[in-house]
Amino acid sequence: MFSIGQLSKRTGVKIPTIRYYEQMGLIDEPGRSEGNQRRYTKDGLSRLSFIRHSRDLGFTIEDIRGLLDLSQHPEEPCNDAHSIAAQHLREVQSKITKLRRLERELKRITKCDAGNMATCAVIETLADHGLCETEH
Amino acid sequence: MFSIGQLSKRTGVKIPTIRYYEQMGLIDEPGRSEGNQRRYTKDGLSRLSFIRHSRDLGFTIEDIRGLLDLSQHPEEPCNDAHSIAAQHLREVQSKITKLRRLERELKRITKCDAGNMATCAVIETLADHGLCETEH
DNA sequence: TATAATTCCTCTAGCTACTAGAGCTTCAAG
DNA sequence: CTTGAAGCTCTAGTAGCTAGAGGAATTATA
Repeated sequence: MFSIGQLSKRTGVKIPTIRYYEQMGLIDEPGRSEGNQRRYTKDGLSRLSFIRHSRDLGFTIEDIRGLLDLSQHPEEPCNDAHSIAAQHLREVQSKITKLRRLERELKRITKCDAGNMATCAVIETLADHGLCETEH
Repeated sequence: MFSIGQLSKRTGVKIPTIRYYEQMGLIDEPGRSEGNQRRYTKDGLSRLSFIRHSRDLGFTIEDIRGLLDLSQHPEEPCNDAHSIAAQHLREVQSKITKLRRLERELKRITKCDAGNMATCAVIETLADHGLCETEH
C-alpha cells in the first residue's frame, strides 16, 4: 500500500496531478485509510506509470483513455492501439515540420546586426509580412 | 476607418480574438461609432498585423507586448528585440529536439505487427518504461 | 505519551490563447 | 421602413495541469 506521496515519488507524477487524473476518471478511486487518505496498490502504480509514460510521449488524456481501455483486453487484436499511435506520430511529424520552418525564419531574422530599432530585421519582419522568406 | 469585421478579414485574426487582444492591452481601445461599434485606423491595422505575424512565429503574448514596446522606440538599440527573438529560437530548437526523439520512439513502437494486445509493442512499451530506447 | 513536523484532505481559482454561445443592438441595402 | 448581416457585452468552456487556503491525519522525535 502506498500513500499518494509515495506513488508520486515512484512515478514522477505530481500529487495534484494524480488527483486530477482521478477526477478525470483515468485512474480508479483508490481505497482510503481510516483517516480518509488515499491508499494505492501495485495495480494503481502500474496504471499510473502507463499514464505517465503515455503523457511523456505526448498522448492526450483522451488518447490515453482509449489506450488504457484497449490494454484491458489482451485477447483482442491491437489495430486500434496502432491507429491511435500512428495518428499521434503523424501529428508529431507535422509539428516538427512547422517548427523547422519557424526555426529557419527565426534564424534569419536574428542574424540582423543593425544598431537600432528603425532598421532592425526582427522588428521589420514582424511589421511587414512581405519580408518573410516562407509562408507560415 | 474599418469595422472590426473588415479588420478581421484584412489581418486574418478572428473577431473575438481581436477583442481579446484589446482586453489584454495588446492593442489600444479604438474609437467607436455613434452606436458604440469599434472603428479602426490604419495604425490599428498595422499593429494587429504585427501581432498576427508574431503569433504565427510562435511568440507568446508577453513576448509580443515586449516587441511592440520596443518597436515604438526606433532610435534605441535593438539588443532587447534580439534577445527576445534569440530566446524564442532556442525554445523552438529545444522543442524540435524533443519532438524528434518522440518521433523515433513512436516510429519504433508502431512498427509492431503483433496480432493482439497481449503482445502489442504499443501497449507493452507504454506499460513498461524499461522497453524504451531513449530517455524522454 | 505529548508534541512537532510532515503529509494529506477538499475546494476554489488561475494559467495560455483563444473559442462559442446567449441575448440584445446597430448598421447598410433595397 | 424593413430586414438581414454584423456588432455589442458577458459568461463559460477548452487542455492539462498548478497554486493556495484552511483544516485534518499521520509519523517521528523527545
